[in-house]
Amino acid sequence: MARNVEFNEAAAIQKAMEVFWKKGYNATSLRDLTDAMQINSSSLYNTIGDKQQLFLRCVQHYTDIRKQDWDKRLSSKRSALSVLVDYIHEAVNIIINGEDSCMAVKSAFEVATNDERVKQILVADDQRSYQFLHDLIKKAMDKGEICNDEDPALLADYFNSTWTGWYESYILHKDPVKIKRMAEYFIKQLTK
Amino acid sequence: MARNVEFNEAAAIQKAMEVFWKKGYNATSLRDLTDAMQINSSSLYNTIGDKQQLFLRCVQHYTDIRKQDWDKRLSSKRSALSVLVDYIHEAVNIIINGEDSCMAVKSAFEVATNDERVKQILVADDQRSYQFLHDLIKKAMDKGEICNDEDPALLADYFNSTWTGWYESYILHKDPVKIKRMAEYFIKQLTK
DNA sequence: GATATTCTGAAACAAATGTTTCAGAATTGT
DNA sequence: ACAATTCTGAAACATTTGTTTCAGAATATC
Repeated sequence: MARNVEFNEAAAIQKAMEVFWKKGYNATSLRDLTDAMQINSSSLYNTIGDKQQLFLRCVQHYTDIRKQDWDKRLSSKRSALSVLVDYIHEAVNIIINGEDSCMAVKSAFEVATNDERVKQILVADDQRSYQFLHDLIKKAMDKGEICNDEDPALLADYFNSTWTGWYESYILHKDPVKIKRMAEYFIKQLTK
Repeated sequence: MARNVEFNEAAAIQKAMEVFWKKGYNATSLRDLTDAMQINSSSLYNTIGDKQQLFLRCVQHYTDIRKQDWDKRLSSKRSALSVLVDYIHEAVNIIINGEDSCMAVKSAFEVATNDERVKQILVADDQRSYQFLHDLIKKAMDKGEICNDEDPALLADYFNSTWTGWYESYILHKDPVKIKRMAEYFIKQLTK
């Protein structure tokens, strides 16, 4: 009976996510967003909602992408240890070559304390990240690829929280070698 | 020949720091600040400057306090290892009992990427933190309190970046046991 | 093609933002 | 007490903020 939405919502969310990711929630204005999304604010409010709802969608989108990556890696036929080591190396590359820090980390510090719904999305994301590491560590232990004298749950927790500090270090020092050396030590701890 | 400044600048900076610390830079308005500082914006602009300059002073103040703490601990007569272990335990307590995350960490992610002067203050702070850890680790190694088969510079870098992830973890999960277990593992790695 | 419905664009909205103004109060050294 | 100078308070400033309005363009169904 009526007209359809003209703009591509998925593409618009992607664009908005990029802006939020780069500038953070509070430093991003609605003009910044509508400019990047190439839609009018009336369209935004008619479909997605206000700034907060848009941000939720963007954080959700960001964590969805990560989930896909973890799922893909977990379904690999290769050894758990090599999947883990590859993942660590790629995480380092993202830190070193990425334009911005992890959006989940930035959002945790900037908005999660004040916005329960953002926090919930990030908690779910963090649990998936934890589960990913835990699965691989457990599998590698069971197959004797790594030493199993440590609780895999503890190791997963510990390693899961480690990346965050590497992002901070790279913001401050922009020193790729520093990150790489920490990653090597990290892997050495695992494998020894 | 003329009137003196009426308000206590140090106390005002302290108050402003608390607001910035809690809300972050962008979410803090000048009204928030002048309310907390109990001064008029004209006085603020006459003495300290604009919002950015005030923030710089606050971050500087925050890192000054940390420096004092490190200096005090370094001058302790006790063994390097026990100073280090105590410090870790107290860091955990601050994470668990503190009202907010570390202001240096929050600021690194929110503003350091866009404000070079803030970044410089945080870099200096990070270097002091690194030096503190490095000194203790080196001393503990030299006295045979901990195993010395690892480069103290690497360990200091690695441990220095570790706290940040604990803050994020605590924001998301509010789980004191999780942090404590990671800290114990951390200490165990050091001492073994 | 008519019609009913929905979307879009531009403008307008009030409120909040960071900052400035300035008259008058306050305090210093003389 | 004087005079010169500086600080303070309240109000005003122009922008920018997030959000809403609404007339008209667009389209899916009949």
